[in-house]
Amino acid sequence: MSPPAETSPGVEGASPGSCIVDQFQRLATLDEDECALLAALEGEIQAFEPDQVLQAAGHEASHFFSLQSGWACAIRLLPDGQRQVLDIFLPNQIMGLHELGLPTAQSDLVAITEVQACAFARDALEEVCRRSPRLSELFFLSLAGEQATLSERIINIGRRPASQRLAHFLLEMQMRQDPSRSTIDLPMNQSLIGDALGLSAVHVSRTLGELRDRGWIETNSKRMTLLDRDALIELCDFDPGYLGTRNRQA
Amino acid sequence: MSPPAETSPGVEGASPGSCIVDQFQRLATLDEDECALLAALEGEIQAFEPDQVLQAAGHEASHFFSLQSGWACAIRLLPDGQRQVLDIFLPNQIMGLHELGLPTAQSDLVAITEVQACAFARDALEEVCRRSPRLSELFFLSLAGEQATLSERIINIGRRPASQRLAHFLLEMQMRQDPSRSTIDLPMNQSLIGDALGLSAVHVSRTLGELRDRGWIETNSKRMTLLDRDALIELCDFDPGYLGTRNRQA
DNA sequence: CGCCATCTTGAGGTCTATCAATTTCAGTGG
DNA sequence: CCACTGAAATTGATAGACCTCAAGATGGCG
Repeated sequence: MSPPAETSPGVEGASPGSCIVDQFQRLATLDEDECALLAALEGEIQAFEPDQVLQAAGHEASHFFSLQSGWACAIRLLPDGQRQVLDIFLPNQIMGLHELGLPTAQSDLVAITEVQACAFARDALEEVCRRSPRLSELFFLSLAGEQATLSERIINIGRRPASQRLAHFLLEMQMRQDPSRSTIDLPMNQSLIGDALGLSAVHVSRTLGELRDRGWIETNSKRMTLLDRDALIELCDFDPGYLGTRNRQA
Repeated sequence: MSPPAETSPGVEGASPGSCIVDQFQRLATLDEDECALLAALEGEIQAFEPDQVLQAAGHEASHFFSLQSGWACAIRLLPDGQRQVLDIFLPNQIMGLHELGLPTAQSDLVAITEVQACAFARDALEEVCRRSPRLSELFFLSLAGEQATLSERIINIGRRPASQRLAHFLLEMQMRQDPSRSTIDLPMNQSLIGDALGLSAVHVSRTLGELRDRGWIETNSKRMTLLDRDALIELCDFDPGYLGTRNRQA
């Protein structure tokens, strides 16, 4: 998507800038040693097609990933065929940390769009903890940030009607992409959005239509424009505080 | 509740055994230095009444807690008066880790029963990371375990009808207390259970009545017996894999 | 014994799911 | 450039789950 970021000029010839370093630079400033340590543990960039599974549920979670480009999600399939999207990952985020503590992964990591990602062996985390207390704290904070998103999703699904759920979801996606732009990428079909919000695809369509009729949003195929952000914020009582450092800073 | 655990005999005269040490001993075996480091950072035991707030939303989360006895929960109040319980904490668990990464806490930590808890300053985490890579990894795993519970709750609320939600909730509580006993403590009124599962108190009453009529559970005031555990498991397709090390081992 | 919180039960209404038919749209090949 | 195609989105009708309001029963506790 974006041209190679110029964060770590010439750290290694192999990779065009380590994406996990980018991610962590948003949380705090890293010194050279820390950048090098992270970059060394990072595997090669792998490419995935839409719907391709990066890591399947049911096995031990042997890796976690840093997402270089594209969107991905953690998703859980229920025996009756229903699905629930647990979390959505945008470029420059770390995925799969939450499964490391369990003997077997509970959810699938699936590419939504075409994806480029770097795999880290589970042991890399241990290695980092041993070599850099600071980085281990940043991993901790990254996980805590993901957890805040999950908590907010619980509130959304548990206590808000469909229109508020959608408004909240769209606002979160805007904040996590670029708070200053009203048009956002949204490479998810309505079925997947429904699986993220605990709604049926049909009801997502109806509710988006309602927001569109009120003139608050405009929908394109893989893109969406928030025409009246204030109205959406008031509708669902949106408070971006939970996003912490997960959004691109304001 | 339980008599003083005899895990670390005579580590300190002051406290009758550090509860955070107990918690971590379940994840891994700690050596003397690690026990001492943890115990040193632990504050004095504080007592709280039911409904008392240990840490309020809106301020910076300056502390996290280890729960020595009693039940507590993380809860979020919505402007329209609705509530959502995000997580429930049982004795020997760590609470509030998830708020440490955010500038302001998003949820209240509230005592459900009478509670004894030890506070840790936020800096204690940093201190631990610096002094013991092993402990910092255990903190990480503790947070990951909490996150797995949250993920399962999202599935529960997002994709399961009320009877399955309740069955799943009761089975989780049983596993987290003592998988070998069919009678469990449940010091929550139906209103609070509803707030944890995204249901109204009235509907909780009806659905519990339904499970009772089928002969699958028996309800007392602050206690509940799972008469037909297999039926409940089949009803909600319960898989305890997500609990990891959070339950008292089988 | 009486009080208050909690639980139960009934009736009616709202929200959301499901099923099914139709339309839109991007992509493909003629 | 246009017809074809399959996925996605829209729309209507119906059914079911759950909520709300409200009244009554239960039960612990002073």
